[in-house]
Amino acid sequence: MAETVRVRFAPSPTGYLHVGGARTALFNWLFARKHNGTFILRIEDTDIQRSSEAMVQGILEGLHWLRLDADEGPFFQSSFVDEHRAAARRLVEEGKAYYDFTPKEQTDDRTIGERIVDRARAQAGKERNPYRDLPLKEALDRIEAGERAAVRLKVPETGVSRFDDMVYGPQERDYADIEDLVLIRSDGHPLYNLSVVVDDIEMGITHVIRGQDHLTNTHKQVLIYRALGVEPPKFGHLPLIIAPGKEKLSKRKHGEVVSVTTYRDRGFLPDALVNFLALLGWSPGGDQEIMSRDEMIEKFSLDGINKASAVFNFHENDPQNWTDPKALWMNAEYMRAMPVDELAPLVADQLKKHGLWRDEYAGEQREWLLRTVDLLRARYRTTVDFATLGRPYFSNEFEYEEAAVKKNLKDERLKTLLPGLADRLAALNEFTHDGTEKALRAYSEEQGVKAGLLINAARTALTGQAVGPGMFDIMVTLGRERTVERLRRAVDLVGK
RNA sequence: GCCGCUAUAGUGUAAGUGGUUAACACGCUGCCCUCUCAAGGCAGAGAUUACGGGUUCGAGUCCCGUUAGCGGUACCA
Repeated sequence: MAETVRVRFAPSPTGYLHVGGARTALFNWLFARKHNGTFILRIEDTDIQRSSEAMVQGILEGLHWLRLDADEGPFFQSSFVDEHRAAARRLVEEGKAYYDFTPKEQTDDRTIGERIVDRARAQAGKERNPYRDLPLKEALDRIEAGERAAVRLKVPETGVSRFDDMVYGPQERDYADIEDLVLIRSDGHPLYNLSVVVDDIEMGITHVIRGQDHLTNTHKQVLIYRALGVEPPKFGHLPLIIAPGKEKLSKRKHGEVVSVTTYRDRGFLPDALVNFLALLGWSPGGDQEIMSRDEMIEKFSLDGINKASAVFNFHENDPQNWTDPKALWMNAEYMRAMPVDELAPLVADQLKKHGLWRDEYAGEQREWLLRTVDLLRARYRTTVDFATLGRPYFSNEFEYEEAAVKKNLKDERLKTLLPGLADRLAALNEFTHDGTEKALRAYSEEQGVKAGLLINAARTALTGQAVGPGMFDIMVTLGRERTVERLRRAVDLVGK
């Protein structure tokens, strides 16, 4: 029997859950489901200053909303620091790591990036660290005497590091290009590369699937595995998600639009977002793009992962396409395809949020709600649209769009036509789609005007808009009373 | 600076081991439907497969170079 697959998603709570993280989580989740494995969540909270409880909650909520809950965890890396230190101590004792007594570099006003470059330049062609070969006894004495030291890994001076990435293929890196990395800070704080490796070993992780930003550093981690006498897991790196123009995604600049909670709050369906994210960097091969979770699991394979980074094509200054148009399209597609009685509760949430909810919608008017949602959904893209664009259907207080009024209520004859139509409808026996249509067409013929004039005028009179469902569907949806009332009320707007 | 990764229409992706006019989806344009807008149906525009060399009878697919973007290079994660 093959070894059980164990994968993990290991975000650091220094920010909310963003689309990149969500996609990494998704691919891990899919891989676990595909191989009947276990999906583990580990919060990498070792950077205490930058981590926060609120961020942890945010990540948990985001994952839960996407229905990517972990099988095990959440575990917190900070609770394993003793293990991390113990591993480092062992490496020192075995001569695979050493104490570095070089005083910690002082921070200055340069940016981190500048400091890295300057340091790298200065370091070029230099010998390895002078403390590398300090006898252990001597080092221990100095520690004993109260001197502070960081622990560094001894990286071979010559040769090459290799590993086979499940996505990017064979990877090589000269040991000469890898400096002796710090495992434990001089204040005793374990650093990222050590912590992940120790935790992944501890948790029995078999496949590490993460962002490509870790690709070159993986060589360092492989070194740590080997030093610890453990065979490294398989690695698979995912292409990064970048901003339009192949710009890098910046938390500060693109914060809102890459945050998962934004999609929740703006009326996305979790399944639609997941489906969209799955296709960002992965393809099952065929032409099918809309996939259920089960289909996704069935088709998922690391072989189908693309190597080039994917542009997340949002448009910051275009309210119509505030996020990737394909994501919006996909969400609309999901809204149309799903059973109405599953969509309705989500619409209900939005109505409540916008103060448009009425308890009858859950009771005697439940059928009405379902029909109305069904009527509107073909032209909306998010559930929020029901409460904004759909407001006239749920409330008597709504705006008349200026352009719509200009276009459809311009004709002065409407001043008499609208009340006339209202009278006819008020007197109608059966206030049905066909009944209202017949009445309207008969009335327009009598008055010698085109039916279109009345129909379009009525649409704007009834909804304040120039676009929307078929006119007689709107009338039936609003009901006789509201229809008649709004038709009469609209007289004031004619010619405005 | 050094190291690495990547490069197919505006965007996301297809195109088994190199083999006819580079495919699909979104977006865009037009038409049909029609009381409007969507949805749906149909049609179309849009790619000398980043650029330059090479290997080959033949390259988007292999090799080299250039360029660009991104990543890493930290006592961050």
